Amino acid sequence: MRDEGMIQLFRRLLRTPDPVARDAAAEAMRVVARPVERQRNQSCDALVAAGRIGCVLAGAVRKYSLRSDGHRQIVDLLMPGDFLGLSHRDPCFALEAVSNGTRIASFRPGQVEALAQAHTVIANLILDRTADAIRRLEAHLLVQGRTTAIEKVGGYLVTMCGRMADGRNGSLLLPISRYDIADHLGIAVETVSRTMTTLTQRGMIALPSPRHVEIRDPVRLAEGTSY
Amino acid sequence: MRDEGMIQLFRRLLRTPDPVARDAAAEAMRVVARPVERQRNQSCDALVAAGRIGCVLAGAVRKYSLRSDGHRQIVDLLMPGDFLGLSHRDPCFALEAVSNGTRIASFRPGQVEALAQAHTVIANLILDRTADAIRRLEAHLLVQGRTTAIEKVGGYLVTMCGRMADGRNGSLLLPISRYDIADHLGIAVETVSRTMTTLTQRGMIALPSPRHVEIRDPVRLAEGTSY
DNA sequence: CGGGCGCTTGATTTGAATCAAACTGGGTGG
DNA sequence: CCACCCAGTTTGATTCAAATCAAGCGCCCG
Repeated sequence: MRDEGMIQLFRRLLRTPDPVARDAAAEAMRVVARPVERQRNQSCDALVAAGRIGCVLAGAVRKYSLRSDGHRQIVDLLMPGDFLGLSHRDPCFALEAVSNGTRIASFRPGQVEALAQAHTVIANLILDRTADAIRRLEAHLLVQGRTTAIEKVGGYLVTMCGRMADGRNGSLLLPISRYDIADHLGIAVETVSRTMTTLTQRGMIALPSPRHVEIRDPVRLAEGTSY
Repeated sequence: MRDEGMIQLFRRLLRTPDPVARDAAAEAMRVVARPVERQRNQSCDALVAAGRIGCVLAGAVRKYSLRSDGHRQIVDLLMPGDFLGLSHRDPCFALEAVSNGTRIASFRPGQVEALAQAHTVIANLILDRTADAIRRLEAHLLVQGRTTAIEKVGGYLVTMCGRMADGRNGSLLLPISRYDIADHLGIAVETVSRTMTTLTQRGMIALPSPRHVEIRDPVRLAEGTSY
């Protein structure tokens, strides 16, 4: 069952006009991938420290750094399909599962390189996913670079909406807490909470429950996020 | 003369224990690379729009986005050795030479891929440079995520110092204006200027001239940038 | 039932944006 | 050659928004 989910994800990620090559590559990845599971707030550092490469299958993983003053700065949020360990030359970031049941397909050191050697589609996959990480970070810089909290949180919600599978219709269940959002945007938790309230009052979003966000006015919400 | 600089840069970027393979790869790159030059504020968009890939040889290139409100957000600063066009699937960013005499080695579409096919070192180079871009963006997020302007500007100067060739001894000539720094950090120009003054008064830096920065106290300066 | 965590709201303070203006140096044209 | 201009930089005064400090609420879990 679980492996089924894995191979379907791999098939979706492998972009090629040739479905036969794609399925063969997906199968090759599945065979060598070791699925691991992490619970809420559990570290994934060991995996990367061992030189392994991982692909998030379910749940989410946060990549962050702790400062001397105790503040936590989240630099990236890895969701299903995102890879971890591709850019880790220096081990300055910590990785942690965001929610229970976070599942990761783990590859031994060198294994991904070997797969890339054997399958052109997989080599392209790696390039795709790193380019995607760059786009994600750039988009986040655009959001974080805004001046007001309204713009930051608004832009963030729109981005999350685009990344979540269930977000297509403008309704999404946030996988992360207010604290995570605050640490990702570099603002205070209270500000995040207040801003969400303001956005609700202005009719730009609706909040059936704290984690359940409905995007009412994506245009005004994304204003300033225009890239 | 100029081509000499190019091949030396390529040799430096190509990391391999085998100097023969390295030099052969560098030569292969030089042969197909078309050197182009851009003047201050001149666009480099056309290059990337044509599907070409570029490698900055001299000067610097800023990657930015213009918002609806007219604000400019710089997301990255490309310096010698950095590539442009590697992550451009969607054309949402503009590229511009920062200074006169900015030189770029330009490769035709598909050419880099062909080189990577022929030389393993070049394939690794591409992976290296994209991973480097990720680290750069993550490091910048860490700086921009700080709360106070002192921490942001301080961290920024330390980062720039590390990236500039002349910065090793703690003295550097900023390639960019206060406006650029402001738009890169998402703060106001006046704040950047004021902060530089404050840092000088506190003895953390010295400013022989507006662009000439001497790092006096890198530890305190980088405080909070600790990753 | 208690405790803790996540979320929200309120009051106060601080720091950065904004508005305004002066200064510098390099470059241009009279 | 000098006057002027302009972009970049700096400083000052004011305003406004977010950090901080403080506290209450709802909820899940032990």
